[in-house]
Amino acid sequence: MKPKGFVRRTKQREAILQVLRGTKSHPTADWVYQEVRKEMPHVSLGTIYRNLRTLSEHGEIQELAYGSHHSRFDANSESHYHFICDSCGSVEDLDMPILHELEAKVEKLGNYEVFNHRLEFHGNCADCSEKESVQSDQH
Amino acid sequence: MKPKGFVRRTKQREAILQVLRGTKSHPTADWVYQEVRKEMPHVSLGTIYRNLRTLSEHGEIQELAYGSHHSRFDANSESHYHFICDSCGSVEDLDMPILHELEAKVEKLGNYEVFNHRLEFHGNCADCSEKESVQSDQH
DNA sequence: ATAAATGCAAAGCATTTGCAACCAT
DNA sequence: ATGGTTGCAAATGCTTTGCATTTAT
Repeated sequence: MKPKGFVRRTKQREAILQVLRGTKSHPTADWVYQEVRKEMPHVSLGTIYRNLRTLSEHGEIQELAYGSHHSRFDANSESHYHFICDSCGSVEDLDMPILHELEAKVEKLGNYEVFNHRLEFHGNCADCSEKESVQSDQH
Repeated sequence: MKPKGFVRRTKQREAILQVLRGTKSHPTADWVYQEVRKEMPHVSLGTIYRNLRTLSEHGEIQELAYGSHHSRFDANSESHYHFICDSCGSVEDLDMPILHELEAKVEKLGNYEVFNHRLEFHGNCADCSEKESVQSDQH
């Protein structure tokens, strides 16, 4: 029996992977689209998006989410770290010291001027990890 | 002479700040909108967005950008950190070890299950910091 | 043969913006 | 009086999706 959610090897998907592997520039979906289009003029942007999603869900590539499609706002403007629950989406402040020394370390890695950094932890919050353990009890 | 970009104190802006200061939940713009609307039914969503931006530009609040309004993709699916140039938007991989021990630290802070973390550094890349120093030479 | 993947175009949705009226300074 | 700010509505821009068709297995 074939596994459900089997992933086919299509020329569009191969082309996308090849474009991505051929650059160090962490491109946007649209840039990938333009590149793939050079070899495959009829490829559609929808296909690019669908494949980028599939590939990152399968751990073959990594998505770096930027921008602000659903920003959240924090009245505490002091620098601090956050915990994000991947299950329910809640965001909590973390009471831990800022690792200023990391910025100096990064500046030594290259010719960077580092102004600040963002550190956030992902996982399950107290509520959600409790719910999951209850669910597995019910088996 | 009044400073350019002077920020007025309007009742809309005050209401937004008050809503934000009255919660620990890191709300979305729309949640803020719904809350402010309870006291000020004619406030517009545009005003909420404009003020949230102004306030965070002035360092009174903090914006936490989530989602994927312009995602970037990385063929390197191994966990690694990034440097983002705030001036030109370029993204570079950083060659530094993953700080796994931080996740254990966070788990001790509360009842969290931490699966992974995201750490990125912001500043000026080599090119952009060079351009800026050239500009200031021209004064 | 079958279900995954595609191209195309339309829809979704958070966010931004143009503009005339308004109001804090 | 001045120009920052507002409400309203239309627009923007990245991303997603419905559907008929194609294609990898």
